[in-house]
Amino acid sequence: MNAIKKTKGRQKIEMKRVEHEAKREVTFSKRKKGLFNKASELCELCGAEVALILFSPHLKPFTFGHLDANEVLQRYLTRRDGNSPGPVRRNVLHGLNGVREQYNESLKRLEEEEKKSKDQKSGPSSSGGFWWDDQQIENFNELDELEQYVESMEKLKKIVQARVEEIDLSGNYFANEFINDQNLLAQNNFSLIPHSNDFYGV
Amino acid sequence: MNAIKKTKGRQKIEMKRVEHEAKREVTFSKRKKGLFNKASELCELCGAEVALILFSPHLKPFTFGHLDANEVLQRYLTRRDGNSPGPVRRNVLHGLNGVREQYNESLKRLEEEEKKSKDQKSGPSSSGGFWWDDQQIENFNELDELEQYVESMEKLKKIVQARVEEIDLSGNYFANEFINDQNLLAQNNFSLIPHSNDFYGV
DNA sequence: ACCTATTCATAAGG
DNA sequence: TCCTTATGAATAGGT
Repeated sequence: MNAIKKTKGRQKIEMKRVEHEAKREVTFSKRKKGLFNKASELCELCGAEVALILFSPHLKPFTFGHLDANEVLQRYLTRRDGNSPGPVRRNVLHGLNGVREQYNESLKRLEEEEKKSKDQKSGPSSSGGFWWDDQQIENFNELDELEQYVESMEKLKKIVQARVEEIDLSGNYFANEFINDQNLLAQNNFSLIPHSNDFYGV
Repeated sequence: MNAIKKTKGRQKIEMKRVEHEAKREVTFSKRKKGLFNKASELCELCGAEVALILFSPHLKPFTFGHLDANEVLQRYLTRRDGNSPGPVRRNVLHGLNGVREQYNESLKRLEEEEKKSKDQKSGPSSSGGFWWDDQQIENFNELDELEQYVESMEKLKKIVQARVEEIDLSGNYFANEFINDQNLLAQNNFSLIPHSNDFYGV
């Protein structure tokens, strides 16, 4: 029988910075994929929620997020026992809607830019409750790092607001005050236009 | 030879919510550990940076963070070419210091509470550039969810500020404006007292 | 991007 | 939660 091995298989590596540039890039993308996958599995198996920002060695931000604001809104509207939301809750809704609109608008912009540069490969496909939107990150070289960074913060903020509302639903009486802060925060600090597209979500 | 197998080894599982409660808890903590480990390896191997918030099924927040504000300050002070920071940078420093003090204060408070309830097991130990502080999360049942949540946001904010300053160092001219926003944000929105201790960092 | 051999993560059970 | 074991899954190196 033939004992020739086609590859050496996975090799043990030292846990220190990979010095060779190209190798490091490869490792980064492989492990980024693995990390995001682990995160999504944790969500799915345990009902956990994850917010994750990852900055590549070249400062490119990637985010993984659980719970789209839309879905939280849905929950909010269905779980309430028929009464209209109180004033504070109304504010929360308003705040969330603003973020949502802003997000949709930027998504639209994004799609236009994508069409200009490449043909759509797979679009945001929803399967099993997840939606993925991880293609052609390289197209955004004309956007500067900071803009991408701000954008990832915008997404994280959205996740965070969703989370706050979730806690509010659980009846915690401190929540209202905090939500007001969150609204202020959303209105004053995330007005820059989001742009890039590396976002995973449930 | 004895062919009796002591265990069935790892079994393939379906990727859906684990219904049995205790089992789900076990899966969560195992996989949380795995996820954090993957995140730290990615940092170490590729020089990437990660900010991660994880909410357990019971809404308990866990965070993983890269770059302690202190370290960023260090970098800031050493990388500058001898000149004193400009006015904006001074503001940034001030903002960071505020957060830092707040964090230290809460850490001290935390330690006191820990002493009251349990004997210190391992404390924050620094090995290989990482510090871990993941023990006895269960002690915080008297703190309500929201407070813990706010605290995780506080930590994330710290990471974010560090990131902003990093970008500032790279000479991006948009950075200053954004940093002002960040300061406003830090001053107005994260005044609640952080408390819990499940924080990983580099 | 794909392939394979190997290391690593982890499900089940105690 | 911690330990063990056997197996599933992630991935380093090569193409």
